[in-house]
Amino acid sequence: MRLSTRARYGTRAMLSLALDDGKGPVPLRKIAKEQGISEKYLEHLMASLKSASLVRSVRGMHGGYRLAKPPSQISMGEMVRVLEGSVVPVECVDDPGLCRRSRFCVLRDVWGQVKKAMEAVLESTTLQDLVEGQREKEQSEGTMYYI
Amino acid sequence: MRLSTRARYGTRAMLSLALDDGKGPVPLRKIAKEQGISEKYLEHLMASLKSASLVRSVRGMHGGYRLAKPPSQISMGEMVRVLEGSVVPVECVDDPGLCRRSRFCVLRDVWGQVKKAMEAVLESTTLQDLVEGQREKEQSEGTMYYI
DNA sequence: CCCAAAAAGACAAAAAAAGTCTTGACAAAG
DNA sequence: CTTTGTCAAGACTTTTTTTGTCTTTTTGGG
Repeated sequence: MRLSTRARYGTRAMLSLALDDGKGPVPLRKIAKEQGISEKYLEHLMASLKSASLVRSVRGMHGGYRLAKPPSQISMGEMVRVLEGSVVPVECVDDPGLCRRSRFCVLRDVWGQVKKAMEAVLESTTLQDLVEGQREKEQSEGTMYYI
Repeated sequence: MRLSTRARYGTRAMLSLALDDGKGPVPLRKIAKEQGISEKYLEHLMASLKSASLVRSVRGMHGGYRLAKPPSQISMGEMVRVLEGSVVPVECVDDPGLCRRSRFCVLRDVWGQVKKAMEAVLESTTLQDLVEGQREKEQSEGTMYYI
C-alpha cells in the first residue's frame, strides 16, 4: 500500500511549480536540485504531467515548466492519478469484469470504500491548499529554534 | 497505490477460513484451489498470518489452518498490516526522521490524512462483518461462485 | 506396532515484474 | 552556440511471485 517515488517526487515537483506560479517557467534542473531528484528521472515524470495537461513546457533559454492551470484547480487526486495510475487499491473495484466473483465479493466492497476514503482526502486538497500550508509553515519555522 | 497480491490473496484466504470457522481445520490445498493461488505462495502468506497469531495450524492428516480468534476480533486493518506491512502511503508519515524536511512538509500532512482515512475504513471492518455481508449476498443472489 | 499418506514447515532460489535511474542523440528557442 | 526540453533505449535494482526439495507431524489402516 505504498506510493512509488513517482507520486512522491511528482507531487513535490508540482508543489515547487505552484510555489513559483506566475514567475515564469521553472527549469527542470532547478526543481531537481531543490527536491534532490535525478534530472533524468524527473524528466519522465514531467513528461507524464505534461501529456496530462497539468503542466506546460517552454523550450530554449529561460525555458522550463509551469502549471497549466491555477493551483486552485489542480487537486492531489488528479496528480496522483496521472503519476501512479488510478488510486484504486485493487483493479476489480474499477473494473468488475476482471473477476467473475465481483458481484458477490464482499472484499471488493471494502476496497471500494477504501478507495472512496482516499479519494475524499485527495480530491479535496488542491495545490493552492498546499501552497498556503507551506507558507504558513515557513513562517513559523522562522520563529523556531533549529534543532 | 495498489495492494500487492499478498493482501488480496491473504484476505481472501482469511475470509475462507472465517466462512468455515468452527468446522475444523481447512487444508491449505483447499483454499489455494478455491482461490486459484499457488499452494506454495499461499503457504508463505499463511506463515506470516500464523506468526502474527491470526491463524493457527494443525499438522498431519486432517490438518490445516483455522482462525486463532473469533472473526469479530480480526479487523481488515490487522490483516493488511500483517500481509503488506503498514498501511502508510509514504514512509515518512510513520517515521519523520527519514527526511529532515518532515516537520515542515505539507505533503507529509496530506499523506498522513490519507493514511488515517484508509485506516478508519479498515479498522472498522472485521472478518465477522465480511462473513455477514457474504451470507447476505449469497442469500439475495441465491448462488455463490467459487472458482 | 508399523507403515503409508496427508498435511504443515523450512530453506533456498529461480523467475517475473516493477520500479528507478542513466546515457546519449536530437530539437527548439533565444 | 548555448540553454533548455524531448525521446528512445536500456541497465540496474528491488520487490513480488512462483517453484523445488526436503523434513516433521499426525493419523488411519493393516
